[in-house]
Amino acid sequence: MSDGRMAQVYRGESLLFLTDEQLRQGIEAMFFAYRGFTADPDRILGEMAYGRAHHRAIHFINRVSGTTVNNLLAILGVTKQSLNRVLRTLIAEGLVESRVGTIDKRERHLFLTEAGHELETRLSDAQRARMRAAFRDAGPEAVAGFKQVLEAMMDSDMRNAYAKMRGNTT
Amino acid sequence: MSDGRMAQVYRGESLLFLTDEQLRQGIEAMFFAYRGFTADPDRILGEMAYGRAHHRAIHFINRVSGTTVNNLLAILGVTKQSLNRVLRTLIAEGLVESRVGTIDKRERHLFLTEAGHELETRLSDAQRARMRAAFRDAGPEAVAGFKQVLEAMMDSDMRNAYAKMRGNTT
DNA sequence: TTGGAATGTCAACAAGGCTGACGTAAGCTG
DNA sequence: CAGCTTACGTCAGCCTTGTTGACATTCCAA
Repeated sequence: MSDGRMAQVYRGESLLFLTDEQLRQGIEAMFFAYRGFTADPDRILGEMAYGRAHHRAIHFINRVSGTTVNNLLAILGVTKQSLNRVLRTLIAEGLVESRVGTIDKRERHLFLTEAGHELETRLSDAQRARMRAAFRDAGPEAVAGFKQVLEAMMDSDMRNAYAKMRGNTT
Repeated sequence: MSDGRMAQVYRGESLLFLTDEQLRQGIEAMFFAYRGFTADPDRILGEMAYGRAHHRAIHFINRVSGTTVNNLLAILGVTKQSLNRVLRTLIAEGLVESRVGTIDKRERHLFLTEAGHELETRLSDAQRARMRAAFRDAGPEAVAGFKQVLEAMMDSDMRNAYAKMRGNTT
């Protein structure tokens, strides 16, 4: 696997981007950029008793309003115990509402309350501001490439979840 | 900050990528892609008693061989206590060597041992394989855009660290 | 020589992952 | 109806990885 180190370089300019050196740059760019990506919401959350896990839950409850716990579990890719701890505090503090399902009463459907929406807005405004600046600086073509590469980096199940997210505005 | 929601959309096609909807997609793509990004090394590390923090330390000790602890601290962006715990186990298990500085004896310079290099190779091979597949699928122009957006998303200090990383092959 | 920088270590703590086990309510199926 | 399965919650315990605070050591530099 560590082969092909230099092999591709000489096949032409068009394959320069597959050099191990280029790949390493991509890896490190991902590492540093992800820190920037989470920095602003983290700062806001740090002021309260919440963490990144709460942000993720709030984000996707907002995105897929009325989602069941099981569905949220699948999106977030954590265990129900882990999610439950976060959900419990969010419900207790009145940011999330859990309604028993009408068709299937075993299910709980999750919604943001008014307070929940407020926090969600604060968090995504901060995160979007940085993303917007980055998008603006890089330009539309770069943004298209950005999304293409990210999508290609996902597992098939993540890609499914992401695809679902893309269509759904409910 | 939550303004401008729809404002830009109507200014023309060229600003479509700055829609809140587009930004949200970018945010979610980042979230899912980062999971994919770390999935393969995490799987390898899970077999051993190591975690993602060990991977990061090993990666950058390999990249900036002979780095001081302080410098590594700045790159990783964690506290010295947090890093120290990780370094201690890596040194104890013979993956990293810590040499007292010759010029400034207060400094410790960090190097990978033979065993350290082996693990580093296993980990980056796995991570590079996915990155390579993503790069190949997306093509060179997308890759250029990918890097542009990521770089624009960093803080200035991260960007400095990343820039240093880009030049240095030592 | 003294202050400060670089490093390390101990202790305590919290967030947020994980597994395993168990309970309850509700739906489904033979 | 009886019994299995599903959805959800919860308790207990463990791990990694981050944090602060306090303190010791070593050594450079003014």
